Amino acid sequence: MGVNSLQPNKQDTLSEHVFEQIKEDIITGAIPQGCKIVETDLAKSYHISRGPLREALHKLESIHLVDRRPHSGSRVVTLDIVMMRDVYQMREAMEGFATRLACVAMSQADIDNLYRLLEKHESSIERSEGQRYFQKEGDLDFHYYVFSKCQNQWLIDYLNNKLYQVLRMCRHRTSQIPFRVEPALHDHYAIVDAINNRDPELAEILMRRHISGAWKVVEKLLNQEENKESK
Amino acid sequence: MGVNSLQPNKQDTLSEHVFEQIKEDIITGAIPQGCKIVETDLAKSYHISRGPLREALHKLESIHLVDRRPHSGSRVVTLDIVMMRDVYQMREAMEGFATRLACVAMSQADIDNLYRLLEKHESSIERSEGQRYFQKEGDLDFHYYVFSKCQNQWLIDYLNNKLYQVLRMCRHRTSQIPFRVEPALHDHYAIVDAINNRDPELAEILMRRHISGAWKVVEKLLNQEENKESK
DNA sequence: TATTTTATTATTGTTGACAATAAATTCTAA
DNA sequence: TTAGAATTTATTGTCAACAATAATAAAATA
Repeated sequence: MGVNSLQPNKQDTLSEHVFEQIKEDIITGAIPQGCKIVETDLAKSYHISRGPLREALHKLESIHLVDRRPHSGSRVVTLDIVMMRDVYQMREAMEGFATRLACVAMSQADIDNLYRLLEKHESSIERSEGQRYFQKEGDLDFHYYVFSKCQNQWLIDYLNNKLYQVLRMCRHRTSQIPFRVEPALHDHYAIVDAINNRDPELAEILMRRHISGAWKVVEKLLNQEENKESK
Repeated sequence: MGVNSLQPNKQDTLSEHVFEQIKEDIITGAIPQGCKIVETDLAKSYHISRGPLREALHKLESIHLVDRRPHSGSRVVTLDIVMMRDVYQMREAMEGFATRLACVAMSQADIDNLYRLLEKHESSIERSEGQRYFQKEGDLDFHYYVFSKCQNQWLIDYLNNKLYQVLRMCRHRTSQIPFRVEPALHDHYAIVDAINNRDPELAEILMRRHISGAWKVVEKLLNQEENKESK
């Protein structure tokens, strides 16, 4: 089960398709941050007319990937430290709450699946086969699995389609940070244990700490970067 | 200070303008829930062409006020009990967290303002001048003021532009429920006290309870309605 | 020379026509 | 008469031209 199994990926219409495409290009950095977007040019480069492109841009705006100002134009968003803090805070609040809900809603089979998922991660670490990329994917798999069981469609939608898209972008920006797998795995086990004990409060708190801990690591690096630049 | 002071209300472009207009028409019920939307007709009735209308519809979709399916069309959303539960849960999580953040970020002057706001509400209740409508507006004023101080732009944006719009729609649907002002005011004082004591954890918990309490009242009424219909 | 004003250009906002798809209707066969 | 196929109609998706606005360059004045 891949990490993107939650996205139905309709792409039925041209506008949808190009939206997905531009989204990926922004997240991966193919279109750099802060880049000015000229509708005519972009439409040409994706081989569509401006109509669908504008619709795609509107959707991209709604997930905070581009800024648009009327009559003036749009540019790709710039991930400064404030914005990333905002995102991680949102994630802490929303995913914490989702974990609380999931803890109540999950079936025993779901919980068993979670344990199996973690065991798989564990063994892949031991075999040290997982390079950083796959380790991060594994991390995402865990988080997706948990919040997808919260039974709140709004929450799932927000985490899946907005927060995690920007989060992927953050990870591209901070890919230099070595991803510490073992501590993450330890956190994950603690969270699943709390869920297994049907302790929603604890599950929420542990998820929150797990995320705010991740933020502290990122924040430290960003601050170092900033100092380097300013001196 | 009115309740809508947070919305800049640009409306510079035609699409923006008609978006605001349709939004209000949906929220107030002028366009009924579940109503099928035909782009041609709607464009005619708002005296614009389909281009800007489609952009407005996309924006309305992004705040969950209309559902659209490719090639098939769009309809106004229907507020069933599940959706309203989702919204109140979201609100509980996000506004609780916003209160926690605001508790740290607020200046003493902000807190004083909050107390003054509550006193104003209190005196307007004593003079029993406030009819239900104004009491609810007062309630909104309080909530807006608190979360607007959380210093997280994502959080403010989501609460202000998405959740509270749908919430206004919920209130239209449940306007029959007598709004109990005194208990609400009591809750509000407790929350501000916690903020004044710089106790973020408590402030968050109290805000959460305040909101989940409101939901329980609404839920009860909705269930009664449902039973009435089914028998 | 610096600065404001005016003209030019580039870019976005809007429109109506056309193409592609889905919904509704009619027709045909059992 | 009814179920399914074929046809028509209605509606959405897409495009390219036009209008309005903002950004830029040129000209004129102090």
